[in-house]
Parts: sequence; structure tokens; C-alpha cells
Amino acid sequence: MGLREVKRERTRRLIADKAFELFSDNGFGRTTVEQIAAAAEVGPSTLYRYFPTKETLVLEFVEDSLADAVTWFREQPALDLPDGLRAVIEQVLQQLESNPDRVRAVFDLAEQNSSVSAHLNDLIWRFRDDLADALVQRLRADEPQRAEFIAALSAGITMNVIESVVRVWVDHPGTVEAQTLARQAMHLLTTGGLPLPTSPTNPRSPRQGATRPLPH
Amino acid sequence: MGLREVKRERTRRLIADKAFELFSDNGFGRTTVEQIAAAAEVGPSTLYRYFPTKETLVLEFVEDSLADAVTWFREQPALDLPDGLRAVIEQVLQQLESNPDRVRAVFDLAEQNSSVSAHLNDLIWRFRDDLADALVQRLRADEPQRAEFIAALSAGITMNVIESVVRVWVDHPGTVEAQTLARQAMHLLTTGGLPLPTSPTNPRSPRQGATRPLPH
DNA sequence: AGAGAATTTGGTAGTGACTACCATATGACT
DNA sequence: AGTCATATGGTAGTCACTACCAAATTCTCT
Repeated sequence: MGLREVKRERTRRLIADKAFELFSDNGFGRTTVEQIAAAAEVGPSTLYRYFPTKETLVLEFVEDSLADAVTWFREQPALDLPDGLRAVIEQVLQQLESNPDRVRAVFDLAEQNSSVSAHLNDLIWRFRDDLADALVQRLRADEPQRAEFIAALSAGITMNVIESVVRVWVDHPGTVEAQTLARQAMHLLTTGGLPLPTSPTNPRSPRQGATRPLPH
Repeated sequence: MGLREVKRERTRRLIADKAFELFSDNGFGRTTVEQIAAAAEVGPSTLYRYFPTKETLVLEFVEDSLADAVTWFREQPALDLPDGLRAVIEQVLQQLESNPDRVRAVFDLAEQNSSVSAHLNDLIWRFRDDLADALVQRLRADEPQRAEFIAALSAGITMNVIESVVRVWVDHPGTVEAQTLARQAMHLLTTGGLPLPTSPTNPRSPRQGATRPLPH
């Protein structure tokens, strides 16, 4: 790796760090790109070359965590699907837990600014799309449309577990382990412990009513 | 309802319709707000009073469809949860099917423009949040954190069914019924027909491997 | 080491979304 | 008709982001 790439990585990180600093101090909306560029001692053009939008400054870390897990999943054709999906969840959570301050900062910013929130949610959906794509290639392809449908649902549920776990995890700092929550979620999923929409043509599937106690 | 409100509704609809026209003809990015305002024969200030951002011009219809369903759900405390969630899905799909052209246009625009896509996905998550909030009030509250978690997962799965169904439905126009797809999805969910992430502490739950055929 | 190629950088001049503000016009009510 | 509340249109400005160019920096090859 030449000096060129080293410097590139350095300035990229410098810009992102300064951006987080300013966002935390003054809020996302009250920080201009010029201020960030000035703080990082680069020109605005340079900043835009690294980060195409102001939001990517905030979200790159989360995006990478998600993308890495999908990439890893694609490289594990031997693993069966349920274990693979569990591993994806664990990997993403592990990545996020490795930098809890930044994750919390991201969610704070998303709560304050609707554009950040929008791009964060967009990014999570793209993760779902990527994971679904990886899943399709692992499903029997004799009914492609059905396979796509199943892949979308399975990937969506996986995404949901991650999102719900992370939400609780950032809302209750220190009191819960993300991995523990994830395991609880998977247990609920596989044991029918969740109230799910039921098809009327499927007369007697296990159902919970409003008056039933929460499953243990 | 006085003349004032009639006019308000009329201009609001006029602006949104002209916007869709221009977006379809020239694309989202190549249409300026001033052009839309001019086409609707109002000043830009007026347009911004009705639609705070350019994206809301596109997404209001979908947003309303989702919000209406949640509102309806809140008003049905007698219905048990699985039936209620199914009804929510059916209502949203029915709303969207009532205006297929617009739905398709929305998804086209979302595919072309990343900001539209971001706001669309954001809106879907807000639906999940609202539905989860409604669900929490229907779950036993002696363990609030657990109830919130379960509500988030259930609402998330409901959201997923809707999203996956709509995706297939817009991608294969005319060949599938949205309601049929939804029923298939619910059947898959309640019969364990989907590959789901499994918890390792839950040793023998039904699982599908990569080599297992797709469930029927 | 040094010349030349490739790439990175910073600056300039825009466009267009969006805000704050004010003066005018229009429907509502007595 | 007159007064009040609200809706409208216009002006001026901020800021994210783009296109483009000239200068600086790093890489490559001899």
C-alpha cells in the first residue's frame, strides 16, 4: 500500500471524525459542510469527493457493518440457512458493539434530523435487498418468483431482528447485551412466540389473542 | 366545509397531480419545484406551504394509505392480534391497489432517485413504529421492555409482508394479486415455511438447510 | 535522482431546494 | 359594508451539491 492510499485513508477518517465532533456539538442541521471541511483542513471539493452527501458522513460506519456481514455470508455456501442468518445477525451486532458511542451518536442524529433518519432507514433496506439477493442464490430456482419472495421475507425478518435489537440496545445503554436480545428474538421467532398476521384460508394455526399473556 | 377548505383541497390535489405529470415526463431530478408551481399556477411559497419537501409530493399517497390502516387498527380493540394484523395488511394493499398507476409511479421514482427511495423507506419504518406503538398497548404491560421488543418484531414482520408483497406486485404487473401474495406470505410465516435465523441455545427447532427443497 | 504520467487537491461559478419575512388578496362573519 | 382571519405571492438569502479548471502531490520508469 503506497503513500497515496495511506493519506487517503487518513484524510477520510479525519473528515468523518471532525464531522461527528461538530454534529455532536452543534447538531446536524446547524453544521455546514464548509465548517467540516475547514475543521478537517481540506477544501469542500475534497470533502465531497470522499463523501457524496452530508448524510454519508454519519452513516458510513453502519453501512460498512451491514455490508461486511452480507459479504461474509456470500462466502459461506456450506453453512445452512438458519445458521447463516444467525451468524449474519451476530456479526452485525458485534461490529456495532465494537463502537457503541458512534452507534448511539448515529441514532441520536437520526432522531434529530429527518434526512439522516431517512438515509439510515434506506441503508437498512438496502441491506435487506443485498441479503435477499444472496439468499435467492441459495434457494431452489425452479420457481424463481417464489424464491425471490421467500428470500425477501427471510431477509426482511433478519433485518427486523437486527433493527429491533439495536433499538432496544441503544435505548437502554448498559442494561442489555445485544447478542442476548438477538437470541431471545430468534427464540420467539422459531417457537411461535410472536403475534403474527394469520391467513384466513389457513384455519387453525397457533394464534394469540389480545387477552392471552405474553409468551414466556 | 366552507369554500376555503374546498379550495385548499383543490389546489393541494392540483399541485400533486401536476408534480406527478412532470416527474413522469422529465424525471424527479430534472423537475424543479418552480416548474411544478408554475404548472399548477401557484407561487413556490404556496407549494411549500402544502408540501414541505419535494419528496412529500411523491409519497403522500403511500403515507396516507399506511397511516389510515394503523388508525383503523387502533380503533379495533376487540379484534385479536393475528386477525388485526392480517386486516392491516389487507387494508394497506387494498388502498394501494385502488390506485396502481400511482403506486407504480412512486416505485419508479424511488428507483431513479435515491432521496425518494430514502424517504419512502423512512415512511415504511414510521409505519412500523406506529404499528408497534399500537401493539404495545395491546400487550401485557408487566414487562414493558419485553412488550416493546415483541411489538417491534411483530410490527416489523407485518411491515415486511406488505413491502415484499408490494415489491413483487409492482415488478410483475397484472400477473399476481396482492392479496393472494399476502395470504401466501402469512401462510409461510405461520407454518414455519421460511428459513429463519435460529438461536444456538434452542437446539432442535425446525430448520431448513441449503439443500432442502423449498417448502410448498 | 529526475522527467513525465496519473491522481489528488482546492478554488470558482454556478443551480436549485428550502427558509424567513412581508405586503396583498380573499373568503368568513357580524 | 366592514372587519377579521387566513391564504397567497414575492423577495432575499442560506446551504447542499455539481461541473470544471489549474496547481500540487505521488507514482513510475529509466
